[in-house]
Amino acid sequence: MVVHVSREGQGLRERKKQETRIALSWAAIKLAVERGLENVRVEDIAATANVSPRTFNNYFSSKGEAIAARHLDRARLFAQELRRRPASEPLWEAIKNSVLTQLSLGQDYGDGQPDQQWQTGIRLMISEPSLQGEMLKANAIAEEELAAAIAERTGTDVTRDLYPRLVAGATGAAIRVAMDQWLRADPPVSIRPLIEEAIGRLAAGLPEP
Amino acid sequence: MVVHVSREGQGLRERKKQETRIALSWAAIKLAVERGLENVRVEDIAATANVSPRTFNNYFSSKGEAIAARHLDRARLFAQELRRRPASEPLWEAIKNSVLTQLSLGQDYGDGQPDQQWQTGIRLMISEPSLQGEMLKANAIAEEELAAAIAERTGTDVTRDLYPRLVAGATGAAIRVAMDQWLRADPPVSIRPLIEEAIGRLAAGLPEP
DNA sequence: GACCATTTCTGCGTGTCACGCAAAAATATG
DNA sequence: CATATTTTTGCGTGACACGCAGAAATGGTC
Repeated sequence: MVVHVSREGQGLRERKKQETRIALSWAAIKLAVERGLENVRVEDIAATANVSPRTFNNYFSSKGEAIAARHLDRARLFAQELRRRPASEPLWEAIKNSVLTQLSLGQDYGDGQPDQQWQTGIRLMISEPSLQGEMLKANAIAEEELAAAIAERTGTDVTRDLYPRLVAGATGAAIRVAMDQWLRADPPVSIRPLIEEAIGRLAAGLPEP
Repeated sequence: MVVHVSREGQGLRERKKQETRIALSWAAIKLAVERGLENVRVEDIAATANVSPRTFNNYFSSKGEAIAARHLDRARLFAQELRRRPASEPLWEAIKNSVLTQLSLGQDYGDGQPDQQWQTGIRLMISEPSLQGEMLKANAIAEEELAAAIAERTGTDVTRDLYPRLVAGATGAAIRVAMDQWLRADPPVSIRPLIEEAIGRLAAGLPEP
């Protein structure tokens, strides 16, 4: 039916690829949350995404990578968001706002509660040892992009100056610490104040309390 | 022959365990560096360490974990070293000195050049994707211990205050950034000034250059 | 020095997995 | 509609993680 529409992202081919990628990732998360990671075979994930088992490995080289993929996408958005902030904003202000914005965007993702599903996913990645590495790897990738964005913003050179990667690394650490605290809070708390505090302290130069 | 010597670590049993653990780890690194990771089977590693293949998995649950084990041990020393520093020393000073001290200790490890072998090992872990996750995992574990040490030193609470984990996370990031720069320096440079600069910037509150 | 409890090592079997390869299907281009 | 490119699929192979249970080694005791 379509003839030459194409350009709305990169053509139908690219779009379908992204769709299956996301479908596989969601399927992996869903099944892992339902049954527990060890009771999910690659075969099941592929079936849930209506794809052959072999195709799964064309997209991900392990179950863990598939599950972490959504987390990676989320983290990537953060760097993208930073590039969009006005240059007038002070760096740490921009960083903080980027994180918070990206958190809001994540709200209306799937079908279930806002970030209930997300929290469950994160918990899964933290509890299962085989997923921890994948999550850390995703964080590292996102941190690289973040460093590039920071370098661009501050007019520094990622390959020569330590500064952009230091800020990116510290920011990543701050986000991880805030999330960690958020996850272990027994009377559950909102994550935003935690993020604000963590990044605020960094911006203030980590003064001893 | 021995009767009741025992206490010099934790008894002969514990010592032999550590020995095989280290032997397995070294064997894994050595073989991986020589042949490339993909050409090393668990069987080979076990054979090199004079142990049955099944025993390998009693110590490590993957090739990658075995290789990262040395890195983990090294990183653990850092937190231990921090506990030893005099309480009079300012925190960042103590952190910097701990890293530098631990770097010096690492000098006289194996048989080859001082840290030539170490550098090779790190390169291996960074280049092989399947090892990156393991190294990050090791870093994360070391960071936890570091956070505990910092909390102890500053009289803060790891479970309630964000501070100790923020400092630990930022420090970990600084070390990673410094190492990264060290590895990619084409006319090779010494790592110490890089570490000093990275941690120095953190201590100064990450001022924009 | 012999004896028992505990811990560690080992061999075997099993289910899972990652990946190379080549044919088939889908999509793009002209 | 025809052809080129990319993606999906099926099949086969080698490697691996791990449970289980017996053998071996070690530590402490009489």
